Amino acid sequence: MPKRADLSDTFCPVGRSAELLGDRAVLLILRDLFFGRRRFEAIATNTRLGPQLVSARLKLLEREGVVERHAYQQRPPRHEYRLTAKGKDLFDVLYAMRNWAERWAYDEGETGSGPAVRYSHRTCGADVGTSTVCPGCGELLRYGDLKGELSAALRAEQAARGA
Amino acid sequence: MPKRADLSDTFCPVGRSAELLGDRAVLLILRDLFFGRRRFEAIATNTRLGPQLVSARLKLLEREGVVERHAYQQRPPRHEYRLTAKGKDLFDVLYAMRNWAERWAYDEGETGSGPAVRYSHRTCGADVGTSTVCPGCGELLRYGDLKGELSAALRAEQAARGA
DNA sequence: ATAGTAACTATGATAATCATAGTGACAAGT
DNA sequence: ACTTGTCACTATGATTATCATAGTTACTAT
Repeated sequence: MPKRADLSDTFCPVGRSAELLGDRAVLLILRDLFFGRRRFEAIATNTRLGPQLVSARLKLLEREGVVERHAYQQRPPRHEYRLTAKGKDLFDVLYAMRNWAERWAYDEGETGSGPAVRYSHRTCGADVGTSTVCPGCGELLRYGDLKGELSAALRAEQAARGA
Repeated sequence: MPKRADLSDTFCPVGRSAELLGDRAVLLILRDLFFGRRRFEAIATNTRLGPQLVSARLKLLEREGVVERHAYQQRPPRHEYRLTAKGKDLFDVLYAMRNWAERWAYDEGETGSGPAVRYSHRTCGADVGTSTVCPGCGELLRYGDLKGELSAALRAEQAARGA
């Protein structure tokens, strides 16, 4: 980013969030982390972001307490990135972004018949559509409650990236 | 932005949202629009973004169908910007960002005793805290349901910017 | 010895942002 | 009539982030 205004000291909560989330790379990395991609290369490949951007943003996310580095082997040293509680609590934001896009960002029939990613509620099995609350059981949807099924179009796209 | 990867054709819904929302200026402008600031100068002053950035982003938001320009007088020509239905539907995203920041982005006692912005549910009067669903009546919170009360610290900050 | 994998760092071209100043159209005050 | 003020921008130049590509380090596997 260019020499940008610092928002971390504003008292506006949206401003504070925007300081971290108002960045494409951060959002894409968070998305991948929520989808279970924990390794540097997997994230870099799927997001197409370039290693130095991924590196810089993971450092930032670590500094902000949103992700943690965990070594998963010693020799050679390898580690993975995991969402912390503060990171997992961003679920609502990412899920709201997903819902909005499913409602507004696709042309008619672009992803076949259904949504780009179909989510069902683990506890009751209902298709959640683009709701915040489960249409089947009325429960508020939270991190871990959903099982996603990618559309054929999205699966093909990820495969083409080697992800 | 620098020559950045285009995400508008990805099939991932978070990617599509990130194309628009992964930008600090866009988020700040949307926040101001949700708060009822509709005029160019008011937005530029409050966000401190600089007129060419505000101009560029409002054009983008208009192109994306998120805001509409309305003339509010003819001579001299003056207009204001309003959220469309597609724009208002971003409420969940901004509100989730607000909730996350209220929970994680402030130091102890930084805003006095309460949150940076206290919201209460118009229909039942309950303080909604940082919930998605009203803790008083159990209703899902939507655009227009909330009445916000800025903390003294945030009011002072906005006044200092001349907003 | 060579190839492969994971997690990066380095480099240079390109492009977006910031701060500052300026423009055009008009309204109000002196 | 002239200056000042407001609103909604546009223009300019310096700064800085991003992108693509290549290279590095430290191992493992064949």
